[in-house]
Amino acid sequence: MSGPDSGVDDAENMAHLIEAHDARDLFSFQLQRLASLSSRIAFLSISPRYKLTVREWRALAVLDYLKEAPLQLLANHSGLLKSQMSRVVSGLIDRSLISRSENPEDGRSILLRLTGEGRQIVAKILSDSEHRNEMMLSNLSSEERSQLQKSLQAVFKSSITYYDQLRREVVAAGGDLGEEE
Amino acid sequence: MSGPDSGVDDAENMAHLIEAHDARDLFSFQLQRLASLSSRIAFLSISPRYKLTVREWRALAVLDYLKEAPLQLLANHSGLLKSQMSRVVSGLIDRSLISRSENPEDGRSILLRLTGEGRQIVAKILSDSEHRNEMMLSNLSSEERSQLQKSLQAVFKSSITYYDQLRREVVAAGGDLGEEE
DNA sequence: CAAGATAGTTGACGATGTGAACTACATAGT
DNA sequence: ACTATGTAGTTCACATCGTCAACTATCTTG
Repeated sequence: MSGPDSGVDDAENMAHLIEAHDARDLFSFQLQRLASLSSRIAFLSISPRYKLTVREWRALAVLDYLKEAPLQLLANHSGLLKSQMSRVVSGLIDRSLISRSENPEDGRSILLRLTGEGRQIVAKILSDSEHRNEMMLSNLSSEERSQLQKSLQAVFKSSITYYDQLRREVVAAGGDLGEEE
Repeated sequence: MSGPDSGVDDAENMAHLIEAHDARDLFSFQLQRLASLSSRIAFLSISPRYKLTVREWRALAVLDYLKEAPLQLLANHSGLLKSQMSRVVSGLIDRSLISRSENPEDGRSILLRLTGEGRQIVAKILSDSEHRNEMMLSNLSSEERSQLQKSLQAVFKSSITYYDQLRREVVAAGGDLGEEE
């Protein structure tokens, strides 16, 4: 339906037509494509200079604004599972970029912090990152930029809700993935 | 249960300065976080129902709009290496979702197409995907959605340019990644 | 205290990304 | 034509990532 022949890419009065006629029009497709590009860009800028993977950098950056946090919280903010974050963290501790101490309030949990060296590196990479983002966003006006970020946040919020719901459904329906139908 | 905590809201100190940077304000950060969430959502929706990985789904979706294509082209559009695509394709051929024929113009190359069954599945997943996107975007108005997609495309465009430039710089500077100092 | 949640660590395993080696065919230069 | 070089696709090997389950140590609560 709805010929893919004609020009599909004018967001004039197609405001309500987010539906896909082919996958190129899907938000998630575009998102994935851009994210993987952005990730390669980050890798190119960070890895040669600082010997950090993108995941490690993210963990440091998150810890930078959390100041002090248990592993779980750090994982949530970074978008990793706690099992992944556990490994990332132990690598960073080995390199003395973050430190761990016990949580006086809860013996199970640990408190993570940036070391002085860690803070220095974060500051440097953060300013590199601003530049990267500046390059990537160079086609947008400042209103468009702030609207974009606002939208991404909104989408993130509803996506989290949806994810949790989906997860419950899948678990309920199949037991383990790959049952049913 | 309740995997990644749903509340990433902060009771922390909010930065009032637009350039008081912490990583939360970085576009690339928000992008990565959302993309990884979106990817998990796609996996949960697609994998149990159709026994397809996200890559396989992407290959099918791309082939759906290319109609007929050699492996290399399919790989480019999907963002995979030809070696990866080769495996994906052979799995999909085994399951009769795509078919291959020889290219009369070039004996080395093969032409890939969706089979009838493949087309059916693509149609189904595509509509599932619309639903997924609908859920994810549910907090946005129509105008915001179309603005968002427009912006993502613009960002993609300038990012590609920047990526190519960066790549040349890195290659010129270090030879291979991880030199210098 | 026993039963049940939660924080973090580990191990296992499949999915992914990357590139090199190898085959078959294609094409340009002499 | 004949060799050299390039390209399409396949396969192999290896490193990293994503996911979950098992396990420990520690809270929390009846």
